[in-house]
Amino acid sequence: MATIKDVAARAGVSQSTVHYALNGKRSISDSVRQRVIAVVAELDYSASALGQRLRQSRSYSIGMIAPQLPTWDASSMEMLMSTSATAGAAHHSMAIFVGQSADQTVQLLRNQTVDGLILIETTHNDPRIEALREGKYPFVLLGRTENLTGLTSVDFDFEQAVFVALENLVKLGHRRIGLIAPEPSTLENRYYVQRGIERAQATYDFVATSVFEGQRLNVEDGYRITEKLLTLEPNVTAIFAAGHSHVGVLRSLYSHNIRVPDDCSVIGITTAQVAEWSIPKLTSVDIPLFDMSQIATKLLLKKLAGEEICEQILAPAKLVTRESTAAPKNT
Amino acid sequence: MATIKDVAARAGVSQSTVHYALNGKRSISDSVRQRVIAVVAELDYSASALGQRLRQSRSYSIGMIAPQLPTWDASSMEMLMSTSATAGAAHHSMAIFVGQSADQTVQLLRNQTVDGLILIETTHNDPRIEALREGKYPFVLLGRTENLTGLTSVDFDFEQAVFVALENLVKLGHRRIGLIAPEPSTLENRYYVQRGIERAQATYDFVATSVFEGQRLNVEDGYRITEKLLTLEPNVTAIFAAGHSHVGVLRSLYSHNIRVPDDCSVIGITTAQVAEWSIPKLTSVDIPLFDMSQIATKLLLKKLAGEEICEQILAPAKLVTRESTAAPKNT
DNA sequence: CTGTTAGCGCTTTCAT
DNA sequence: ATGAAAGCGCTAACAG
Repeated sequence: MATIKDVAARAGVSQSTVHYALNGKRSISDSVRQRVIAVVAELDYSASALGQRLRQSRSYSIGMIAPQLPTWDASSMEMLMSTSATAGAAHHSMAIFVGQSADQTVQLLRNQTVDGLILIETTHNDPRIEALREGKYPFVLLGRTENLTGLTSVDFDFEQAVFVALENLVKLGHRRIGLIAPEPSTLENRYYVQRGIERAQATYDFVATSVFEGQRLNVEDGYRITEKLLTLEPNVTAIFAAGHSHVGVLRSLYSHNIRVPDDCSVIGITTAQVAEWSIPKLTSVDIPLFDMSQIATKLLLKKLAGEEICEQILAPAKLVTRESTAAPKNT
Repeated sequence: MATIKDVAARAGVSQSTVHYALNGKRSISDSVRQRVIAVVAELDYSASALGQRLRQSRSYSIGMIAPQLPTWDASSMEMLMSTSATAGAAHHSMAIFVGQSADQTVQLLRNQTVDGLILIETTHNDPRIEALREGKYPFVLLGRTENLTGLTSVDFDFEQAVFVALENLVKLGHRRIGLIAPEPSTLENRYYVQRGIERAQATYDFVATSVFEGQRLNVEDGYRITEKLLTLEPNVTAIFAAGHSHVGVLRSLYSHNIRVPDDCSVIGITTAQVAEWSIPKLTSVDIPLFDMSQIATKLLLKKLAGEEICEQILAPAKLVTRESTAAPKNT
C-alpha cells in the first residue's frame, strides 16, 4: 500500500503538500495539485485511517451497546440501520457490542475503541450508565429508559401512546376492554404505561379487565395472558397489548376462532414494520424508532464535536389505524 | 489519559518492560511486574487501541456490508448479533455499513477502516465481489448468493429446503398444492428453489398450481399472489411460500376466513424466530442464520490470521413442524 | 505557496 | 531480565 510518503517522493513535494493538496486546507498552486492528484491515482493512494486516527486521537467510530439476549426483532434493525447510516454520513463508522458488562462498556471509551456510545434498552439504575457518567464519557440513551438529569436521551412518549390507544378504542365504541401490560412499577417506561392507563380511565368511561404481569412482554406472554383474560372476561370487545404481546394476543384469538377486528379489536404499540407484519395488520401507536435513532446519533455526533449537550427528547405518539380495529359488533 | 510512557516513568522502568509485563511475552521479574501492575492501577492505564492498531497495521475490526434498503427483519438481527459476538470473542469489533457502492466497499479495506468484510444479500455478478476479488482482500459471503470458485461462502441449501418442504406436504396427504416462488432464473438461489420444486415434482405425485413472480418475495407479494392463486385454484389444500411471502399468504387466507391449517396448510422457509412470530406459528424449513453467520465470521477471522481459506459451506435444511400444517380435511 | 519537523501511543528489534 | 530506539502513517504547528 502506498503511503503519503510515497506520494510525496514520487511527486517531488513534501508530505504536507500532499496532505493539503488532498484536503484543501491551505492554498496549493494548481500545477502542484494536478501533479499530486496524478500521482495519487497512479499509486492508488488512499490515506490510512489508522494513521489519521492515532494522530487525531479519535477513533471516528461510535458504539452501540446492546443488552445480553433480548427479543431481537425487526424494530432493532431500524435502530441499527438508522444509526449506521447517520454515523456514516458524518464519516464515522458504527460498531455493535452485545452483552458487555459495565466495565467492558467503559473500557471501549477508555481505550479509544470508540469515541462515544449509544445505549439501548437501559434499565433503572443501570450500572453502565453510572460508570459512564462518572467518567464523563460522551453517550446518549435511546429508547425505553429511565430519565436521569444531566443525561442526553431520546425516548418515546409511552404515557401518551397508551392514552391515545385507549382513547381510540373508546371512540370506536368499545366499553369492555382488556388491558395487557407489565406490572405497575415506578421504574422505566412501565411507569408511564400505567400512567397512560390511569389517565384514560379518568377521562373515559369503560370497563377495564386488566392483567398486569411481567416486565417486558414478549409474544408468549401475550398468548398466555390472553388465554387468562378470555377466562376472566369472555365479553371483551377490544384488547390493548403492550410490548410485543400483540403477536401472542392475535395468536390466542386465532386459536379460539375469534375474528379480528369483527369479534374483537386489538391495538398495540410498536414500530410500523412490525405492525405491517402481523395478521391482520395491527392498528398501533407507531414508535418512530428510525427517526429517534437518527436524532440520538446526531446528538452524539454533536457531543463528539465538542458541543455541550444535555437534552431529553420525547418522540410524540401517533396512532395509525390498520386492520385490527373496528367498532364493536353490537353497538 | 495515562499512556504507557507515563506508566513506565512512574514505575521507573522502560516502556518495553511495561508492555511485556502487561502482555507476558517475555519473562519479567516478579518484583517489577508487581510494581507495574500497581502503577497501572494507580494511573488507571489502559492501552490505547489507536496506537496498537497503527503499530500493527491492523484495525481489529471487521465490516458487515448490507444492501441498500431490503426488507430488514428479525432474521437480519440474527446475523448481526452472531457476527458481533463471534468477532468480539476474538478481540475484533464489528461495524455495519449500509448501501455502500463497490468503490466505497473496497475503500473500507484499502484505507484500513476494517481488516475484512462479510457480504450479505449479494447478487449475481455483484460488482462489489468483483472489485474485492481483484484486490485480493479478505472477505466472506453470507447467505443467499451465487457460487463462484475461489471465494469463501456460507450458504443455505435452498434446493434441499424446498424439496423437504414439499415432501412434507405430500406425506401429510396433500395433492393439490399452491406454489409461490420467484420467477425461474439461473441466478442466485432462485435457481435452487426451482430445482427443489422440479425434484419434488419428479419424485412425488401432486398437482401444483404455481405462481412464479418477482425476484425476492416480500409480504405484500405473498398477499397479492395468494389472492391470485385462490382464483386460479380455490381447492388447494396447502401452500408453499418462498421468502417472506408466507406472512402475506397467511394474511390473505385470514381475510378469506380460510383456517390454517384446518382448511389449508402453509409451509415456508425462514428463520425460527420469524416462524414463531407468525400467526399461527409457521411450519418451516428453518434457516440456521445464527450458526451460519458464526461460521462465516470464524472463516473470515482465520483468513485475517493468515490462513489460506477457500471453502463453500452449505448449511443443511431441517424441517420444523409448528402450527401451520396438518393433513388435508377430506383425505 | 511550500517545506521541515515533531509527535500521536504503541510494539518490537536490537543491544546489553 | 531489562532498556534504548526505531517507526507504523498521518496531521499540524512552525518556519520560510
